[in-house]
Amino acid sequence: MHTLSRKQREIQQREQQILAMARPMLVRDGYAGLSMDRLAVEMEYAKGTLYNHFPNKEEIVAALALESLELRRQMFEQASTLSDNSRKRMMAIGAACEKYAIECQQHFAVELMLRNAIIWEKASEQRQQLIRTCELRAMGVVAGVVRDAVALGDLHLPEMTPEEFVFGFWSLTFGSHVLIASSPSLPDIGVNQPVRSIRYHGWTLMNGYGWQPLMSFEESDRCMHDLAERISIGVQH
Amino acid sequence: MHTLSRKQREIQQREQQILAMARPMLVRDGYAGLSMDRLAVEMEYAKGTLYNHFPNKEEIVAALALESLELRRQMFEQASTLSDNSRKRMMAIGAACEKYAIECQQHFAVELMLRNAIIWEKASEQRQQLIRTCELRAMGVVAGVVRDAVALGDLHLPEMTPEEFVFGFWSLTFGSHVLIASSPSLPDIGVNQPVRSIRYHGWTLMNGYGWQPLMSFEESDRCMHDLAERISIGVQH
DNA sequence: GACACTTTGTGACGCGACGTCAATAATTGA
DNA sequence: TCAATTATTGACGTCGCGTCACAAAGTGTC
Repeated sequence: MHTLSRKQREIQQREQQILAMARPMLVRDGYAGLSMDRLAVEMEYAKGTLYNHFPNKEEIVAALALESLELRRQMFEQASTLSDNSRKRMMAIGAACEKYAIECQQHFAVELMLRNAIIWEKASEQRQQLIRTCELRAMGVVAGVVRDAVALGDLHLPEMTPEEFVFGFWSLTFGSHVLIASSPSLPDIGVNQPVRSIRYHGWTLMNGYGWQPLMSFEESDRCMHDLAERISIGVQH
Repeated sequence: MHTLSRKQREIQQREQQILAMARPMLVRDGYAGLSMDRLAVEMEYAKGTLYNHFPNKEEIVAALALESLELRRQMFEQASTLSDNSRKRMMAIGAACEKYAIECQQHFAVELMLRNAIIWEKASEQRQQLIRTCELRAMGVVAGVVRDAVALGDLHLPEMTPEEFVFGFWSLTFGSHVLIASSPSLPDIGVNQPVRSIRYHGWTLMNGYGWQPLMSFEESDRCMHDLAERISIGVQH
């Protein structure tokens, strides 16, 4: 009984160890560069043992992506509590997106891999469900901020669900950071300050919807900066 | 001399034939599913012959992506000529983005592959240059519309280059279509009409910048629809 | 402590994919 | 016609994924 639980704990821990070992390989060498053989060698276990924990390589990547997604969700949740002002709450989430994409580049990159059909489809149904749930919760946090803003009268939604409203900001920040991360040289095409320009677009978009309280871009920018500093990057358990 | 040129023409043609054969495989089976062995078999040439034309698999993918990018650029150029009204010219480009991402899904998907570091880095310097040039030209078309709008007094740019201004709209449409294409079920998260909602966000963003002439969303939506119909999907030579 | 039984670990193997290269065939020019 | 150049071929080396028959370790009972 005692040894049994020790053995079982050992096995459970190993799952985390595998992921901890795989993450840097995945980040450094990309999806194709993550090799089950090398991973097994570095873990000092046989390949078969890895396959006792994960049915295939994609499942490992999906597990890592879920961890990253969890981190982002955490950051969103924290960000949503940093102000009473509804508009600033939304800005805080924007700041979280920025911080995640820039300071947690690796996590952003790993999360992005899930959007590859091959990886998504080979992941287990169960893991897919966990991921969907996590994404749903992240969306819930942001949509909640929007709902609160509407309830407070700070924002009037046109014929659109709060989620569709959020979708616009999501596309804006997501799209920009994908472009930033994958366009070797935006400056060469004339985009010198991509991050600042996206802040400006976000600010303008909020103005376009008349989200109260209005504020100058300078104030908004300063505010984003302060909010970003107050968002902590959660620790993986 | 006569036979020489015939042989040479045959070889040049073959490059196109390879690409024409590779595209459906790439679209159907994804990057990993495109196999040089199978491609060689289907072409009824030996694998070595393929490698006389393309130094590696990535170069084939990059060549296909360049074709797709060219198509998009063409569509942008045509779109930019469909109206005299500066705001509608920008809307036409938005319509082109929509049409490209939805009706030319395969092209959009192939173009997206270029954003994978592994593919980009293994492509030849020369092909990279062609791609960069094409992207630059596409950006030039859109930035040109913005510059014209400013010159006409329809739009006042804040402290931002036209390219940075475009970058916002680019992020919005690009991001949304990546999300649409790769999120199995946006409706499950409450996003029921993603395309329409992005049109609305785009409209709001333009309003936020005070882009003249202002118009109701209904009119704008109708206009986008009409413009989209007038954009033709270019033919690959 | 011995013994049957279950769980866990192992790595050689099959398969398929990429890219190479020495040998072969075709083409060219004189 | 024939040598020289160019194009084509496909077997081969290497690597990676995932499997599976076998070995080892752990577990519970007498």
